[in-house]
Parts: sequence; C-alpha cells; structure tokens
Amino acid sequence: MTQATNVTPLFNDLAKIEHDRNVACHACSLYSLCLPLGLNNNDLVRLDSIIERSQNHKRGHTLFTSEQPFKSLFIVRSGSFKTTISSADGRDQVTGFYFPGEFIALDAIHQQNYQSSAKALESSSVCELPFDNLEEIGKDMPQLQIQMLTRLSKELAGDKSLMLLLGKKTADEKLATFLLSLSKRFQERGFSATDFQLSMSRSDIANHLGLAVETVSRLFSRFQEEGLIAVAGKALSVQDIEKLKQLCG
Amino acid sequence: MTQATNVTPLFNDLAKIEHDRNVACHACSLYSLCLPLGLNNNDLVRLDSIIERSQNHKRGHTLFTSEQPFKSLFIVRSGSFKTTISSADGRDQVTGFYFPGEFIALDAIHQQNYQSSAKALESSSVCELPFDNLEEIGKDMPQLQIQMLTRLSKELAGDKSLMLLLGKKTADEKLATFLLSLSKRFQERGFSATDFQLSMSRSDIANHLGLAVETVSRLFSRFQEEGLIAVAGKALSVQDIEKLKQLCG
DNA sequence: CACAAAAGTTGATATGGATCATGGAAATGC
DNA sequence: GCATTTCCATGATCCATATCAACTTTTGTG
Repeated sequence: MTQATNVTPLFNDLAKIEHDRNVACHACSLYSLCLPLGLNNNDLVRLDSIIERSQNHKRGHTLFTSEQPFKSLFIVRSGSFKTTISSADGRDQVTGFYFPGEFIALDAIHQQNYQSSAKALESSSVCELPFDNLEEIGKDMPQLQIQMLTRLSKELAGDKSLMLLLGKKTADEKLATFLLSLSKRFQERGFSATDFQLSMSRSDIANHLGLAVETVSRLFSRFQEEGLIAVAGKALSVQDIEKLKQLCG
Repeated sequence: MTQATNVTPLFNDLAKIEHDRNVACHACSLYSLCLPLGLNNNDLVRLDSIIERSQNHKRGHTLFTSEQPFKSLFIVRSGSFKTTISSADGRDQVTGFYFPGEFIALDAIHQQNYQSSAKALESSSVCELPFDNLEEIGKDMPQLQIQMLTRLSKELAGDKSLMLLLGKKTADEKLATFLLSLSKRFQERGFSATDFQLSMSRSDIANHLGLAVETVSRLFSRFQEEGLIAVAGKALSVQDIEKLKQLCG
C-alpha cells in the first residue's frame, strides 16, 4: 500500500503530523474549547475511536431535521450553523447560531428525535459524536461526563438570557445584545472582537431576535449613522463598543 | 432517647415507614420523577447521605439569588417555585415555573454564582443536592450522570420551545400554549389535567409570556366567554382542551 | 374584624414595530 | 456573462398589544 521505501523519515513525521491534525482530538486546534483537559492518552485514543471527524457541509446543507431520529451530537469544527424549531403551523424560530467548538443538538439527548433542524450558514465542517458510544464511554470517564454537564448548563444559561431578550428588550437593545454576544464569541476563539463577518442573513438575525427583517435593516443603518458600528453587507466593524454595551439594558 | 420499651413492634414499623417517607429517596412518592430507576441499595444509601431533605419555604421566600455562590441544585418536593433573571437595568423575566420532581438551578452548574433567583409561589419544600458531592458520587454511578444529562436536555428543549413562543406567537397562542403545558405537567404528576390551581400570579404569567398583565387578564376573560376555560381567581378548569390545542399554533 | 395593601379586571388611548410596497444590490445558476 | 432569484434598504401605513386610568376583589395583618 504505502510506498515506504520512497519516503524519508522527515516526510514520515510530517505525514504523521498532518494525519493527526485531521483525525486526532489531541492535535486539534479546538481541543481546549471542545474537550475536558486532563484526559490521559488511553482516554484520548478511545475518544478518537468513536468520533467521526471533519464532515464537510456546503452553505445551506441540512445537518439534521426534527423528523430524524436522534443519533449523534455534533461539534462545529469550522464555519457556522443555525438551528430552528418549528411550530405546528409552520412558523419557525431560529434558536441559535453555532461556531467552532460548540455542540449542536444538546436539546435532543432525552428524546427519540431531534427537536430542531440544523443548517450550515457557510462552508462548514463538524465532528460527529454518536451518542450511544458517548454514553458508554462516559461511564469510565467522569471528566467527560462533567464536561457534558457543563456544556449543557452553559447553553441553558444562554437560553435563559435569550428569554430575557425576547420577552423584555426593545429592538435596539436586542440588536446591541446580539452583536456583543457575537463579538465575545469571536474573541474567545482568538479572532477580532471588533471586526468580523456575519455568516447569517439579516432575516436569520431578525427571526432569532423576534423582529422583522425590515426592523433589523433599519437598525443597522441607524447604528451606523450613530457611529456605533460600520456595516458593509456581511462585514461588520464595531466602532463604539462602550456605547453598544450601554444600549443592552 | 427513644422510649423503645413503650412501643409495640407494629408502632415501630409505622415509625420506620414514616421516617423513610421523610428522609429516604426510595420511599419518596416522587422517586420515579426524580431519580433514575435501577439504582441498587448501596447507591441509594449513598445518595440519601448527601441529599438534604424537605426544607420548607413559605410563599415569597427566596431559595437563592443571582448574587449567591452556586452550591446546590434543588428538587421541588411540594409546592412550586418561579425563577427570574434580571437585566442590568433591573427589568426581569420569569424564566420558569417548577413543580414537584423538577430540578432548579441546572443553568448554574457551569458558573460560580447562580444565574437566576428562585422564589416559592406557595408553601413549598425542596430537597437540596450539594453539587460537589453529586459530582463526586456521580463518578461511580453512571446512571445518575445520565439522569442529569437527560434532565438538562429536557429543560433545554423546553426553553427552545419557549423561544418559539416568545418570538413568534400571538398573545392568544401564548396563553393557550402555557395553559396546556401546565395541564400536561399536572397530569404527569397524577393530578387532573383539566382542574388545577394556578399558584403563580397573573403578573408572573404575563411576565413569563412576554405580555402585559392587562392582556393576560383580558385573555382569561375572553377564553372564559368563548367556553375554553372557567376561571375563578386561582382556580382554573379547562373546558375545551381540543380548541385550546388548536389555538397553540 | 377592619383596614391597608396587593392583585386583578375592564375601558380608553397610544405606540413600537409589523406589514405592505417598491427599487436596488448581491448572489446563484445555466 | 446574462438572467433569475434572493437579499437588503427605505418609505408609508396599520395594528396588536402596551400603557394609562379608574375601579373591584382578594389577601394579608395588627
């Protein structure tokens, strides 16, 4: 199979490194966002064995829908996703946006089927964690269990804040809060807190915040006039982060 | 201490049963709502040893606030509670109502402090689960860990549905959805699905649903006129559950 | 029990943001 | 690279629900 005779030891090493980056958790740049620290080598090997890495998805591709049986959790590896939940009569609500290192489908763990649908907002990739195996493997890895609890709790806390936003905030406050939350999440991932691309459409944002597209569009324009931000299509630059913070309520 | 000489064997047995009902998980009527089935006796004894049972709280009493350090989860034993989250400028949102067997403070697991405040809506009692111990004990009880994940996931799913409600539903749909959700939860606890007491005030309901008190009051009146429900103060009776379901959207 | 305070109801009016309408700018597809 | 669709921006109008106001009922307390 491999033409081992042709390759130098150096090339072998490079190949190993490249291989690891693609398939091994311990070599992944997202490791610290994704998994608990302090796993030993054995644990990592086991984990690596159940995780299916780096599936690619084009913009608009559906990762799963609420009609499908729940099988796996997903972790965003690159790009971004949105999740939506639908009412009986077909209206839907964007329940979240997901960036690298974040878990998708945590709300489905207790059910037969997924409760939401997930769609790629741009070219993206995910790692898939089959939940049955995870459950099994978790039995001898308390750290992994704790990590899962922590993840779930964090998402829960975020959703409670979103309830405050949806229930009590004005349109201005909603958009300001949303932009700052994006800013924070980009910063946590080592990107600029002030300059980034909005991978989601205006109408996704509007839907998520419980507003009409037109309102969001007008707000972007007004925030720009007032010197809070600069927007050009999907490119956003935060100009006055302090004022934006005051606006959150 | 005990006057063992005076008591008959029968009385001893009764005392044991009474004792168990108050302090032992396995004898608790909420057991099946609360803990995973299939724990062996040893596990139950350990669990019993960390749970502080049956603390009583009067109406209006605060279980914890968002200023306090996170120490414990709580399980409602009797009565009911509401949780609220506050914005920087003091508005607050009722994020949930909690009934017997339900966990309070799951959203705090990942943080130093509680993220919300919890208040008793009537005379109520809770079991307290110190989280440090739970974490420790969970290491050899995978079933308990799974139960925690399931709980968290269930609450998360509920919150996503609430986001749909807050973001997309009309006032009518909001109230109908809320009443049906209460109905279902009472039924799950072995109570009537059609006749129950609303332990929360109109303004708690309004706040939770992102409405004004006046709107909720008017809706109760109108739903009554239309023969959907009968209300008298806190007493509610669902008259036409099918129509109510259609109204949910 | 009486009295004060809080909670709930109902009507009148106001308004924030939705909806409708139109035109332009990007993105997508053949 | 042109056509078609989707996305975005902005103005005009409207409406569901908030707000304001006045009153009644319930709850809590000395």
